[in-house]
Amino acid sequence: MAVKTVRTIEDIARLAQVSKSTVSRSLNNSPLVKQETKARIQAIAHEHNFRINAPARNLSLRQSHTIAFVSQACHKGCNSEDDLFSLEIVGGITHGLYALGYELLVVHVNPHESDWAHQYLDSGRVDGFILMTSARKQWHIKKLLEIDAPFIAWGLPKTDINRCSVAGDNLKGGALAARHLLETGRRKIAFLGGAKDELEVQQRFKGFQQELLDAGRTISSDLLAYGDYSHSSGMRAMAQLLDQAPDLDAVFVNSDLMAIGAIQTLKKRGRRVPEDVAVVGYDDLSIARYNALPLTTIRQNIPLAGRLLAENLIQYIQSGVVTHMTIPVELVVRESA
Amino acid sequence: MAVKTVRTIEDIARLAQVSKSTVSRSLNNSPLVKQETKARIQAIAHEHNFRINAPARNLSLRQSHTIAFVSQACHKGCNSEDDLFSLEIVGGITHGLYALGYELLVVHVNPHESDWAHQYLDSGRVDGFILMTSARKQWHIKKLLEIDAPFIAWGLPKTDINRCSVAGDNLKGGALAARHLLETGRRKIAFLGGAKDELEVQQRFKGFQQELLDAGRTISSDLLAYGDYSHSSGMRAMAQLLDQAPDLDAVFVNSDLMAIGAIQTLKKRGRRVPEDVAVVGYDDLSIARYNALPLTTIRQNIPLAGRLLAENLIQYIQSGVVTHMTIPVELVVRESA
DNA sequence: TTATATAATGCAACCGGTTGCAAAAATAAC
DNA sequence: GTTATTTTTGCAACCGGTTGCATTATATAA
Repeated sequence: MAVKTVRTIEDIARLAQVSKSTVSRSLNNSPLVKQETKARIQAIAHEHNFRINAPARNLSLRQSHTIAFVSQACHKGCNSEDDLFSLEIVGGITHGLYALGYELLVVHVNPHESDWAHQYLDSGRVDGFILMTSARKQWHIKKLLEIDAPFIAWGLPKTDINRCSVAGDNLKGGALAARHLLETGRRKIAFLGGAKDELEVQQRFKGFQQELLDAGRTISSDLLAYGDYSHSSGMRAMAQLLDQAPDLDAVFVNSDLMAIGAIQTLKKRGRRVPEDVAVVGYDDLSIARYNALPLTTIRQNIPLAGRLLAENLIQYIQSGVVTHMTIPVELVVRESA
Repeated sequence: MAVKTVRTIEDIARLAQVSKSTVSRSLNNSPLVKQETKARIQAIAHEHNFRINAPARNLSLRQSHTIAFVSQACHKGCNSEDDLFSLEIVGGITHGLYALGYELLVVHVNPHESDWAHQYLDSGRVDGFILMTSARKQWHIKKLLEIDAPFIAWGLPKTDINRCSVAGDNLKGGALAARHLLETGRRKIAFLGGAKDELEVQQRFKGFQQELLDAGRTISSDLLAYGDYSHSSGMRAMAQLLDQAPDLDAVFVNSDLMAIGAIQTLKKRGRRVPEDVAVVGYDDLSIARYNALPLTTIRQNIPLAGRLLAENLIQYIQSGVVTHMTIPVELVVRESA
């Protein structure tokens, strides 16, 4: 009943017999107001179920307390399958932001436009951006740097870029996959990467290679192929590998989706998985677990990644500190290897 | 260079030698301003790359132009797999909203709290809610109605509720599945539903049943089982069905995830799919397509659903019109049936 | 040409917060 | 008891838009 009467800090000021300023300061826990006044006002606010008006606050503070999650998932015919990873990370990000008093806005951008950053920043709609994988990520990063926009990127961008990033431990991921395949007695292990020019992929390869070298193996180029993280590219690249090295008995694939494609190609070519060919995927998306042949894969701690993306970006916005974080990976053994 | 100088409508007013009001009206395309003045001002704004300040606008208009996407995906240990459907729909929603000048905020709520609606509404952060599937949907809907919050729900809520909804054509979905199984010569067709008390599930059953009755078949209760949309519940319910009716030769499952679980149980029990038992899923999530045994399933047009959710909610907010929409479904034949 | 209706524009208040600075109250020092 | 400090509080301006109403410019009518 008395619900609709208390909507602004002015209402509370009236109730508490103090000024607007004092209420504002109390609610923001300013040291300028007397402890006991503060408590009294906070009690009143709480009692009347008061919620501060976000637009007013944002306007006054000249910040939105909102972060944009930049995804282009929808710009290839609204088909989000290639972006399951991004989708799964949203949960972690939301939580991290929420704990810091921030909100998450979903923004789908056209990969060939660069104007969106200005749009959202200049209008005071968001304070910063979280960039996930994207076809033209490097290009977007360049554009964002040009306009000096606060952002954080998933995956290691060029390290000379002075912005935050969070990435999986790709070196370790590659190594874990290789070690597991070695330990299970595989002799001819192939590498099916994502885009060859991506640092992420190169790191995974490096870790993979190192582990094999340490075990006294070498890697011939016919055991290498690359795709673009999509299901179909996994099928294609696997076919290529089989052509180049019909006797391979294991393959480390850079994404679960490609791994599933690869398995389909393997079956089509008469190989049994894992008996003839072992397959290790990457990411541990839900499709890995629910695949008819549950995937052995390298799990990235996606919720953690999301939280760190949130926290580090906010820290950057508030204090300018640039962090590069690497989150741990682990091997999840299921049935494909 | 001259970029930073023009940030407010006042700056533009100065440039155009008019008042703030005229600029505001021009940018909002008000008929009160002379056509040619309007054009001139819009040109100036465009030239200087002007973006209106969202918080200020929202404060002034007392609306946020933002909609909350309510999901609880993250409140059971940050495991989003059960909510792939929600995730896939986000794209469509974002697009629909964007076209109408609205934004999408991601909100994860604790399913046992009801306070969130007030939080977001009273603070002027959002203008309305989009409710996806949720463990306690009916309860949440009740709470939202109590505080008279604008929202739209996915799936048909009780029809006596005076709020918008968008739902799949569950009747038709059930019928399509049944017809396909009949046409492919199946004799003993089981129904593996989601939560038994959900209208959605009941509708699917109704369509399914009708089709079978039309074909002169009857459905015995040993061909019925229910789960909760999760993978494991699919396995469990399938086991139950096999116990009750070992000679069944087809099953219509209410979600792709459950269908995948069901297939695993079938294989474990020595049934071949689709030779011995045909399986039809529901939703056509990406896991259906990429499953090792690609799923025959009932596809809901998810992007369309998203767009309609957006459009109808905004319409409701702006004009109070309550719509109930049903989006078409189609059968996608792959390999499981 | 003057009176009158109509179209364009500007003024100023308001949306609901935050905050620098001055005033008032409480405390400490003399 | 008075003055100097230190705490608390309040005033009023500002954030950047929107909009009712008054005002001015233009068009139409007399």
